[in-house]
Order: sequence, then C-alpha cells, then structure tokens
Amino acid sequence: MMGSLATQKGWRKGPWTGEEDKLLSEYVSLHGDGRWSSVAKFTGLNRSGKSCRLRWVNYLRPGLKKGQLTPLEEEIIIELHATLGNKWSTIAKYLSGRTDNEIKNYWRTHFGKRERSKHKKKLQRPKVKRVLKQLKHKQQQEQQPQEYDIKSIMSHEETVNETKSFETQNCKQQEMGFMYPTTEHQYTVPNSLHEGFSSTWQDSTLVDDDSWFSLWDFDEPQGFSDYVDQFSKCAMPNQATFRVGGDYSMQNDVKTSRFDDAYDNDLFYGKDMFG
DNA sequence: AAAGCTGACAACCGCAAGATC
DNA sequence: GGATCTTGCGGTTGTCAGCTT
Repeated sequence: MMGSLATQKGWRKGPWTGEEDKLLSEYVSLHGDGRWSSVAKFTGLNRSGKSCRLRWVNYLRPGLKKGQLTPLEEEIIIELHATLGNKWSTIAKYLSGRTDNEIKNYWRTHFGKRERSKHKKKLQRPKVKRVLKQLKHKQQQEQQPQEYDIKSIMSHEETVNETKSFETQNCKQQEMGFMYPTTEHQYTVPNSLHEGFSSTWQDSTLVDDDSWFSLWDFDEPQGFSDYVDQFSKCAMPNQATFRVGGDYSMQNDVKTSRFDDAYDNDLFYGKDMFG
C-alpha cells in the first residue's frame, strides 16, 4: 500500500543526505517520533513516511550503538535466535542500542553461515575447556578457595554429548558461582548491569571476551533463558550476587514465561531500555 | 593493476495488524 | 462494520569498501 503510494507521489529514494537527516531530526525533536506520514508535509522532505521511520529507527535515533557487534552480543543473538527464530525486532529489544535491521544483517552475514556450516559446536567446546583451565590456573595461583567444582564442570563438557544429567545432578547439587567472573574473581553480577546489558558485561569480563562466552552452555537450547531465570530470582537491585544452577527440568516447563518476567521486570536489561 | 569476490550496511518492498474515519 | 490509513516487521536487494586472485 505504502509502496504504491510512494511510487505515485514520486518519493525520493536511495541514500539519505546530511540535510535530509537534519530535517528529519528536527522534525522528531519538535513533534516526537511517530506520525511519519506527516514528515513530508512539515519538513518538505520528499521522503515517504515509511522511509523516514526507517531512517530514524535504524540510523538517527539516539542511543544507537555504532560499530561491530561484540562477541557477547553475537552469542546472545545466537541464543535468542535459537529460541525466537527470525524475530529480529524482539531480539533487538534484548540488545540495547542495536536495531532489528542491524541484527538481521549481521545474522545473515555471520551466524547464518556459521549455523549452516555446523561448525559451531566443534569450535566452542575446546574453548570452554581452555577458559576453564585458565580459571582453574588463576585460582591455584592466587590460592583462593574453590568456589565451584571445576572438575565436574569439565567432566560435563566432555560428556555433554552422551548425557544431559549435568543440569539435573551437578547443577542441582552445586551452587556454582563461576558464571560471571569479575576482575576480583567474585562471581557476582555488577550492579551496573542495570545500566546496560552488553556494555556492562564487556567491561567486567575477566578473561578475553571471545573465550568468556564459551563458558555459557549455548549448546543447551534453554541456556540463556535459564540464566535470565536465575538472575531474576537471585539478583536484587543493589545486591546482584548471582548463582547458576538449579533444577533445569523444572525450568523447562515455564521457560518462556520466566524469561519474559525477567524482561518485564527490568531485572536484566536495564531500566531505561524500553522507555 | 585490474577483475572478481565477499562482507557490511543502508534502504526498499510487500505484507499484516492495529488505528482511525 | 467496512474502508482506508498508519505503523511495524521480516525478507530482500543495492551499493560500496576491502580483500583475494
């Protein structure tokens, strides 16, 4: 409908100029976003409302992150895509400052190809072992008490193909605290997590980003949402000690709703992301 | 150096759903 | 209640820069 209308009216197409961006930004600052069909009338822009909205949402809107997606954002996208499919706008809501278009494009050029190649699992598992070894080594060096049973975790990684018992046995028995190693080696989620999801995580990562993500068991389809579930249960506004584990089988029953609860309560993604 | 390839990104299109008349 | 308009979403295409051959 809009397309045919645009054609009839002879809307300008193609890349936006700086002047057009300025006009659109001025319009939004005066009238707010929305009413896109009125932009042409008020600004003289020869662009369809649809084009204006797209330009604003994907390029001009304040708070947008520029530049490459971080490895963490990449893993989040993989995980969410496994759960949600091609719900790009939904996925984008979980990544502050990223647009659905950006994620969609990134998926097509990166993850889609990777998924098709089916190399993902083979690539990740060795990294998990490597990172766990790093953590273990650091602990030994600093002679800190063990806060988690690394042997059982590694054992899990080695046998995950054969059994799913880790989640229901080891995790249930241990309250593993290693999932979020900060620079102090305390396994907590920093309070600043509330300020933004991806940037905070990057800042607090102990090991190199690329390796750290492998600590997540992304081979488990519910892995990420389980994290959210645990976080929503344990994290308090000013005390965000985070434990991982629990009864995964129970979580399976209501995985999606719990995930949404965490989202709705702003426990996980920052308070002003959806304002 | 030039042609071809690939990745990254911006933008367009068709469609569907909700809002408004 | 139906027609029309508006908005948003997902798929797709076009363009350009950097890399490879």
